[in-house]
Parts: sequence; C-alpha cells; structure tokens
Amino acid sequence: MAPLIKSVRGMRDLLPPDTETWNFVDSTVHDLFRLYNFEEIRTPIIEDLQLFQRSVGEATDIVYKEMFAWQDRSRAESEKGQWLALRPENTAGVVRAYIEHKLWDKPGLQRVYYIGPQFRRERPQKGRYRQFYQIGAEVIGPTSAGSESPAVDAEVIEMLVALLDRLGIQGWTLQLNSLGCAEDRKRYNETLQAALKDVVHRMCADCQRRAQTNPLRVLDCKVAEDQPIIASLPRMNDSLDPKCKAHFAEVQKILTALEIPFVLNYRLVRGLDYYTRTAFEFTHGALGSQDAILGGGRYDGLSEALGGPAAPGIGFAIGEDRLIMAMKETKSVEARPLDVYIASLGAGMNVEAARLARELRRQNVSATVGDETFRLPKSLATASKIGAQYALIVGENEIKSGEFALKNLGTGEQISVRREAIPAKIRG
RNA sequence: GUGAGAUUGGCCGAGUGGCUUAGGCGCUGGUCUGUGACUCCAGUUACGAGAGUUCGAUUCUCUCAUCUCACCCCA
Repeated sequence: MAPLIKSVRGMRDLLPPDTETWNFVDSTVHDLFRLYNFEEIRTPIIEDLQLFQRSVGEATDIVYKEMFAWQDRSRAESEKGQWLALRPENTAGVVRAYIEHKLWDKPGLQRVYYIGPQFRRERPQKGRYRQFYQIGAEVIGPTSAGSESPAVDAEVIEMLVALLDRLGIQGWTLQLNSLGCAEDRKRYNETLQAALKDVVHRMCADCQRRAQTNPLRVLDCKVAEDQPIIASLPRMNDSLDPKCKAHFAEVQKILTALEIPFVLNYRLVRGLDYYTRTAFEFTHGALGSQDAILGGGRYDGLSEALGGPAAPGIGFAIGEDRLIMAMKETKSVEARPLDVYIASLGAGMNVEAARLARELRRQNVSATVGDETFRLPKSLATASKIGAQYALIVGENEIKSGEFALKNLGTGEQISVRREAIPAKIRG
C-alpha cells in the first residue's frame, strides 16, 4: 500500500456541513460591508518578504520567526532569487496595492475589505492554525479626504458591532486604547524604559526580556505577581500630545453616543509595529486563552514607510476561525435541505430523470438523481437519509401516463402530478 | 521555541505481554424485485510511524510525527 499522505501541521480541511457556516459568515460580511460603502479587494497570498519586514516590523515575532519565507529561483543562474513570503496578515498587502495602483488619485477615501487565508508558522493551539482566515477592512486616504478623522475610527468600530450582531455573537468586550503618534510612542517608550530600570529585576523572566526587546509588551504580562508593579508604571495616556488626546476623546464620544460599550485598557498594545493612535480589540470569553477575536487600529505612517505618499488609515482583522468558534456558542447554521430526490426505477430511466432534474433546477428547485438500479424501497430510504424534502418517482408507469408520483417525505403524503406542475407543487 | 496530556475501524469508545480484540453508531446486503425511517439476521473495518526489550508487543522503553491544552505571540 502506498503510504498515507496527511494534511500538514496546522493546516486543516473545512468539510460540510461546517462550510455552510463559513459561507454564511462570508455572505453576511459581503452584504453588511457594502452598506458601509466598502468594496472587496483581493491581494496575492505571496508577497515580497521586504513588504512585511518594513510594515509589520523586522523585530516582531511574526516576521522574524513565524513567517513562511523562501528564496525564489531566479531566471539567470548567476543571480540570486527574490525572497518571497506567504502573507502573515493582509494590511501590508492592501497598502502596497494602494500605493502601487495610485489609489490616492481616486476621489474620497478608499474603503476596502478582504476575506482570505493568512499564514503563520506558530505552534497550533485552540483558535490558532498555521493557515487561518482573516476578514479585514481598511480605510485609507489623504488627510484632505478626512482619513484622520475620529469619525472614521468610530464608523469602523460600529460596523464591527453590527457584524457581531448579525452573526448572533453575544458576550464580547471591546477594549480601547490610544498608542499615540509616532513621537508619542517613542517618548513613552523612553519613559517606560526609565521606569522599568528600577523595578524590572522584581518581575518575571519574560518581562525582563521584554524590557529589552519590546518594553510595551511588559504592560500586558499576565503573571499575577507582576500586576502591582505594572499598575505603578507610567501610562501611555499621559504621554499623548494634545492632538492625539483630543482625537481619542472624540472617538470615545461618538461610541458613547451610539451606545457601544467599551472599556479603556491603557495596557492594550498591538504586536505589529505599524499601529499608531487608536487601537482596539474585541475579546470573547468562550475562546480559552486565545480570546481575541479581532484587533485593529490606526496606522497613520504605514503608507510612507512603504514608500508611498502620506495616507493615514485605520483597519482591523477578524480571526474568522475564532469568530466562528464564538458563533457556535450562540447559533448554528443549518444547510438548506435538498428539495427533490429523483427515484429513477429500472433500466432506461436515466434520460427521463436527467430531463426532469434539469427542468427542476431551472425552476430553482434543488434536485439530485438516484441510482436507476435501486429498487423503490431503497430509493425512498436513501432519499430520507440524505434529508430530501420530496421524492419524485420516475418509472415505466409515469412515463406511460405522464403523471409523476411525488411523495412528501415529511408527511408521507403522495400525490400524482403532471410534469409541468412539479416545481410549483414542491415550492408549495 | 518551552511544558503537560493524548493517538484503537468511517465515527464514538472499552480493554489486554500471548486466543490478535468489547460494545455502540454508521455503512452494505437480506428479511421486503413499485412505496422509506422500525424489527430481525448476516457482512464490514483498527491498535499513529520507526527502533529497542522480550520466546512473543496493540500493551513496556526510547525517538519521531500529529492532535489537544497552556506559555510565548497574535486574529
């Protein structure tokens, strides 16, 4: 026997009936985001490695140890190939496309969304796979078009609340913070480092490492003993310049007016370097330790960092896998049942069965054709098992008389109908 | 990358150093060649991979893989 080939680590098959739920989520997103004037964008799964190094950040875990990256073959033997990577997230690709296609020349703001697979080489865990799916949206544009307005931040968050609502997801928490502009962030980092100097030796080993590599991360340490120390550290909020402070206040004001509940979490930090100012995260209790179902925020300097014009933006990414886990708590999506099982009896029924099936489908009635070698009892049993609503019996008698036996498998009731009348009977 | 626990048929799930092995669901056929879901009968298929210990291993040991959970990190 040939050896079995299995799906590779962290990759999984989505099978029916689960795919029904995924399609439901996708179509809900398409419908809802359209109402907010967002249009779909599809960017490649493979990008130049440098794109992620320059946007997500060279020193972030995502880039330096979790990316699937490789050197491509070059056309000329002498040349070195280009370094490529499977995208670990989608914002960088969207902003790259924004710059490459000069989308800033279009009127107004660009509002785009995407749904697609992302790849990170992490150790698999609940709610975490190496190929996972993100639903995201981005609003980008020149400042003159209003891209920096706090109204945009609030709009995006309100859209998310509407999505969770449509999907029937309850029990989420919205956490908000402002990371400040680039200078604020730099200034705060210095303040924080200075403050840490005296206390870090009393903290956990992870924090001692973080104090060196990424001081902001110390803030969301979960070790209980470290909490009092963390509480005593200076807050980001106090380092914000007046403009950023006002911006953040306005975002909160709009959310409050819309009755969207949120909690301020001054320790909420984002793991990607490009984030500035407003940062937010929706968490859900039912997900175990990977409780973040979506995260997002502003990235006012990203376009410039990628060689484009100044184009502030804000966006988010939803972990679709986690979103669906949260959904299962509250709601299950059922597949639409098959309308008709065509029980074709005996040799020579294939032609008639095929004609009837085509006719039904043209009338928007779903139909599948049974095996003509099955006998009637077995055909009916099969029809029931696969969940068909009706069985349409096609045999010698029907062909002769032109009247077909249509059996309602739910009630057991059976009627005789002319072929033209079949679709109408089935649709009720 | 670190730690802990798991891996038995299509699925769930018992169990054992030797007869290779429950049970349940499912599936196939018959009972019942044009009226289903029930019953009864029959059939159906497995010990993650590789080494080692042993007369003999699915069971014990080691290595690896995968899964699960947690850390890390993130969506």
